[in-house]
Amino acid sequence: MTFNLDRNRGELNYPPQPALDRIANMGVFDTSCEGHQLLEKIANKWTILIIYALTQGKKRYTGLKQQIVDISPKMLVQNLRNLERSGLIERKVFPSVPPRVEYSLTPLGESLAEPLAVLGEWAYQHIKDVNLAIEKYDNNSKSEDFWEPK
Amino acid sequence: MTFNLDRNRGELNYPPQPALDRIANMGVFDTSCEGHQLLEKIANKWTILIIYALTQGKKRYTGLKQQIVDISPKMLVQNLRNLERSGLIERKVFPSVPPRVEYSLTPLGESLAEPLAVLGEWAYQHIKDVNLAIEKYDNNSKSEDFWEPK
DNA sequence: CTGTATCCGCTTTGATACTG
DNA sequence: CAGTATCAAAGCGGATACAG
Repeated sequence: MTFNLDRNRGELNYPPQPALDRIANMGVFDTSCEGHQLLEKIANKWTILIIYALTQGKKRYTGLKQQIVDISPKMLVQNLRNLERSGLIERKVFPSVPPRVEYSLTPLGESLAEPLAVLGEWAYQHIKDVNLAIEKYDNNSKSEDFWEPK
Repeated sequence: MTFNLDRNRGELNYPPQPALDRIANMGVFDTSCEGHQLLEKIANKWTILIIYALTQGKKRYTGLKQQIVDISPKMLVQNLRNLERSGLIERKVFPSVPPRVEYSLTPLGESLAEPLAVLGEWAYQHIKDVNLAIEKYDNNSKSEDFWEPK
């Protein structure tokens, strides 16, 4: 898939989007390409929480499980393995009794922290706007139902 | 959930993460909070593609459907409605025959373009690293299977 | 043209119990 | 402690067919 890049920005007067321009033809926004698939992997719920937790430093399995509330052992391990496989985190096993496993970010994983933070920051800054919009939208639909003329 | 913010960054010598520090206590990384739920909504596959398509300007239903290959009418409408409800896009209906509907980003939607672009850029820049890591990881598991001594 | 409605399979996820 | 195994539940998502 390729995007046609003609921009009919007519009455929409918004500021230029340098980053968007830069990646316009990278294909990251094409579902079928590797870039987008990577994007989907890292943009998931647990990944974000795990990466963030590990930016605080290396952690052990139980530490992560406690910090990330409501994650089941299955999901935790599954995501840890995926992240390890993708080279974003490192898994260090100490053959002791009881066993001890330490997880930490690789440099690659660290490089992802900032972009994720940017996204998180956007979310935090705009929760109210979004909630307001939702409320408005829902009220409108409701009044339509009630006031349908005759 | 609150994160304890002691950082035992010991041997991990990575650069400071200003953005992370800023959002450390915002709670965006807590699954149960509004911020994180918003994050999950916008980080999904189709949302990203739709937002991106609309940064090119307003588009009609069919235009979006053609640009975003392999999206079913169901998913397209579903996501358009969600984005409209959240105040990220605007839906303008022209009561003509045949019907005409134009979708465009709201200012709020536009503000999301840049963060998404940053994430996309990261993905594009690191596909090779990740693929390399995956290959390495998979090879290691394989050789372990074969060479298990006696 | 711009959707809506329905069915249905398949993956994802959750809960829980168990093991080295 | 650090997982694995198993089963069931839920929800996405695709493929139509059709309507205003």
